[in-house]
Amino acid sequence: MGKNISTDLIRGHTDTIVLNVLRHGDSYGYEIYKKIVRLSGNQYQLKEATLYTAFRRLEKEGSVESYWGDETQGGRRKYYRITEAGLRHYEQNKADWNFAKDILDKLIEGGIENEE
Amino acid sequence: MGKNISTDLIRGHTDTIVLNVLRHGDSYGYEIYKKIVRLSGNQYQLKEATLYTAFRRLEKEGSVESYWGDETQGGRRKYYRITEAGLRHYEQNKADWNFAKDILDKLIEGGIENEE
DNA sequence: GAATATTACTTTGACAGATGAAGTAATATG
DNA sequence: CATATTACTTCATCTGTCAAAGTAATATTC
Repeated sequence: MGKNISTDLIRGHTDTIVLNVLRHGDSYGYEIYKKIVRLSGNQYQLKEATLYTAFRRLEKEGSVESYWGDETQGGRRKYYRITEAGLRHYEQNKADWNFAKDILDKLIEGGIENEE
Repeated sequence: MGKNISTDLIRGHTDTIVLNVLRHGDSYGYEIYKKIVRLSGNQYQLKEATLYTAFRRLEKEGSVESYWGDETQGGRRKYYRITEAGLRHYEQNKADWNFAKDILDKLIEGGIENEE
């Protein structure tokens, strides 16, 4: 499993990560969970409760819509679909991440030059 | 000021950011605060309460030590010095950040290939 | 010299996201 | 029949951030 990522380094990215999965097509909780584990190369294990918290949040803000699958056999599945608004949020969050990444690089590794 | 970084994108990095400043020499709260604002190119404004919370945390875990400056005039200043343990923590946190950054890039921008 | 701004440090309470834990329920496997 | 796996949900707790308020000194401006 390798080392795991600390909670705080992931915090705030869950919604974006879920939206990124849904960009590629409708999916349901358990499948999304597994896709994310796989996407991370098994380095990050999203917790179930975290995922469902994210669904609530995303649905409330209108980024995703849900509908029950019509499985005749097997457990019922609640599918999620990304909305137009969700796509816009995703793009915005991605841009924010790239922006923040640069600043964090400066803050974490950058030296301090005295400018006076 | 440009756009500002969301709290959650910074969360968990404050300690590392403070340690990075102290790597370059002892300093005190207000000065550290200003150095961080400058380091970010004025893109990120660390909040005072957040900084002092970080000091408590860092001192408790032995990453920094503090001592009062001997200013004869001007307000009293509490200086912070990074310890050996603090340096090790810094290096570890920096490595964690670079590790997490790669994974987050995959999770946020990566596509999903079906491997079956 | 009075008012205001700036430097400097501290505490308290509230908030939000992540998560452990527990629960429900169906199907699949051995 | 017992166990594992799939699948979804809720609740309580923890932690880092931060707004707000407070204390107190010096510097600046009117």
